Amino acid sequence: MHGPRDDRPAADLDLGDLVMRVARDLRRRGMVAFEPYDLAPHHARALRVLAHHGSMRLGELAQHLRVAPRSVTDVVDALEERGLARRSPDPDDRRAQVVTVTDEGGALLGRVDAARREAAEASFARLPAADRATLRRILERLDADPDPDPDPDPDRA
Amino acid sequence: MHGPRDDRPAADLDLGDLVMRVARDLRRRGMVAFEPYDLAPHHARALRVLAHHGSMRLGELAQHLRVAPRSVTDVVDALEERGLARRSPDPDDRRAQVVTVTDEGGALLGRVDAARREAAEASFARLPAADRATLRRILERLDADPDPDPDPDPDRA
DNA sequence: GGCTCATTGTGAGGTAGCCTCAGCAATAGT
DNA sequence: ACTATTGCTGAGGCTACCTCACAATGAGCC
Repeated sequence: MHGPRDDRPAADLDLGDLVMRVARDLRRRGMVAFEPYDLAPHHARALRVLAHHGSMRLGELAQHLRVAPRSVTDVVDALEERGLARRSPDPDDRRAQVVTVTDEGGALLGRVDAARREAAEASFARLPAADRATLRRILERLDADPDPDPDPDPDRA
Repeated sequence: MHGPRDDRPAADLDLGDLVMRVARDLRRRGMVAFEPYDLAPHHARALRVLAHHGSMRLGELAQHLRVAPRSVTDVVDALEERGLARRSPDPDDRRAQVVTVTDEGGALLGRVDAARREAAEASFARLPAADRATLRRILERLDADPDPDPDPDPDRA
C-alpha cells in the first residue's frame, strides 16, 4: 500500500467535523498542559468564570458554562475538594448556594492561565495574528446565538 | 420564569475555549440531527472515511480518525452490528482485518450526510459565505499539522 | 527449523464529562 | 394557606475516549 503519508486530513471533512477535530486536539493538548496543576480544563474554566464575574449561584454558573445544572454540582464539588472554591449560602435565598473562588483558587488560576495561554499559543501560533483575530470573531458569532431551533431551551416557557 | 440572567457568552473565553464551546454545541445539534438515523456522529465519520478512501485496516482507520486503535474496535463493532460495515480478513496479513462499507452503509451514509449537511448549514448559516470559507481555511491549517511536539504520532512513519 | 521481537486487533477495566429523573427544601403567586 | 416553581443534589446512565495485557501472526536472524 502506498503512503501512510497520504494523510490528507480534512479532505473529507466539513466544517462541523473540522471544528470537532480541532477541539479534540486542543483538549488533548490542554490536558497535558494542565497536568502539573492537576486541574481539568473544565474546572479551570469554571474557576475563570467565577474569578471574572465574582461569586455566583450554581445555576448561574451552569448557564455560563452552558451545561446542565446538575453537571455543575460535580464541578464545584471537585473545586471545593481541592480548596479552590467554596460554597456558601445565598443570603437572599436559602435554597441557593453561592460559589466563591478562594485565594488559593485565584492563585492557582493565575498559574494555570499562564500555562494555558502558552499551550494555546503553541496550538494557534501557526496562525498569523490576523487569522487568530478572524477566528475569534467568527467563533464568537457562532457561539453567540443558539440558533432559532425547535427546542432550544426546555426550561424556557 | 424565563431566564433572569442574560448569558453573556464568550466574554471571558479565549480561542481554545471558544472552539470547545462551539464543538459542544455542534455535537448536541448533530446528535439531534442524526437521531432519526440512529447513528452517532463519530460512526458516521468513520463510515465516511471508509467510503471515501475505500476499505482499510482498523489501525489505519484509527489513524484517519485520530483516535487510539482500541477505540476503533468499538466503532467498527457498532457499525458491523447495524450491518453498515463488515470486517474481513486482510489477505496480506492474517493478523489484520479490513473494514468495508456495506451497500446498506453506503446508502445510509448518503441519507445521513444530507441531514448532516443540513444541520451544519443551520449552524453555520448565520455566517456569510466568506466567513465560512475563511473558517474552513483556518481550521484546516490548525488541523493539518499536529504541531512540532514531542510525540504527535508514534506510529506515523 | 527454532528464537526473538514487533505489530494487529481485542478483552478488561478505567476516566471525564455530560445527561435525565426523582426528590427535598425553600420561595413566589394566588 | 396551598400550590407551583425554583435551586440543588443523589442515583444512575451514556458516550467516547484511554491504557494495559495478551493471543495470534509476521519478520528477521542464527
